[in-house]
Amino acid sequence: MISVEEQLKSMKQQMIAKGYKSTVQREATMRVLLEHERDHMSAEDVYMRVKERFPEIGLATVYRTLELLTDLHIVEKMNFGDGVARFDLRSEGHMHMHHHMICSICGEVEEIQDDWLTELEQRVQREYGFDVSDHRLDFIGTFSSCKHGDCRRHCETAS
Amino acid sequence: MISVEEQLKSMKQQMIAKGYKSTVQREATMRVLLEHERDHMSAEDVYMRVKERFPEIGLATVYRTLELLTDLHIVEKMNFGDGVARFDLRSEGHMHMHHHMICSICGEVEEIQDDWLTELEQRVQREYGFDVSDHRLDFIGTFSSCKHGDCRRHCETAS
DNA sequence: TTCTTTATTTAGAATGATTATAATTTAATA
DNA sequence: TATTAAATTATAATCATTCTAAATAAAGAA
Repeated sequence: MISVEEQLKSMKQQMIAKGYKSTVQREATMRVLLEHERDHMSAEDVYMRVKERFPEIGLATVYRTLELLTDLHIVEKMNFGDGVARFDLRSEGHMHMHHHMICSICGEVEEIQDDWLTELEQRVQREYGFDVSDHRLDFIGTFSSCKHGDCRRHCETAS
Repeated sequence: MISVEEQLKSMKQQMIAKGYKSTVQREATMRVLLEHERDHMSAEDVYMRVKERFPEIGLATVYRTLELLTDLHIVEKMNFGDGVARFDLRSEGHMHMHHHMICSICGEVEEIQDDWLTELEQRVQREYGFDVSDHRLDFIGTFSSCKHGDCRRHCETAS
């Protein structure tokens, strides 16, 4: 487990290495991402959290930073069909190696921290000559707890 | 293979059965969808095609019709992360049984007309108590033809 | 067929997410 | 420290989508 400071340092190095500058706004944004590793935050969510510590930051800057971090493959940009892009840090090693379960009842997004697709990716390569660099696998359905009214675990944020 | 007229009739019946009305605008929209079964059209695309034959139709109507057809499970609403929702008819029987290959070079979306996920869906059920009703599987990568400069097959619409 | 009710359509305004712009500020480096 | 290019800010613009109010049309009743 690498400390927040070390991860931050590594991210900054990646930026500098590619010719981008390290700024306080970018650092503040990265800090928020590090503290919410698997929260699937929207740009607006990130913006509000960064603003708590750095109130003068602009929304556009957060958008630009998230875009940059996405280009650098430091964050992963996702969208679950609700019209908002969501962002998460890619933990080292597991670039895109996880899937999502999206609950139709409460909207909760839970992760499957695993990569179940290596075999299928080979099949795509074999059968279609398509060279896979990334994938997205989302399951839509319901948690049994939600279906049985006992939604506490997954539905705390339901509207 | 069912004829366009028969499919149209069946869709109208489904509408009526659920208490919705059958209108010329809805029919025109469904016709366009039937003629572009696997084109992954955006609402705007559909609108422009419908407008050719029914110039007085409004964009909002097309949106509303697509939403209605999605609710009725007649069309499938997808999004590939480019900020536009895309729509296709669900062919009978194959509700959600296909996957996508999205080319990073030309942006072309090609389908895998198969369902490779039944086994994984069982696993999600078993390991997470999550009851899957639908899924989405997209592979991002490159077609070998595109990679070798010979992009004719997949890249005709590239920008 | 005509009437009545209610859903639907239209046109345009409104919204919400995201991106672009122009002026100002800041980081990196000479 | 001075220079230069990149980044930030604030705001306007854009794009996809949804809402609104008034007008119209479909389905069923009389």
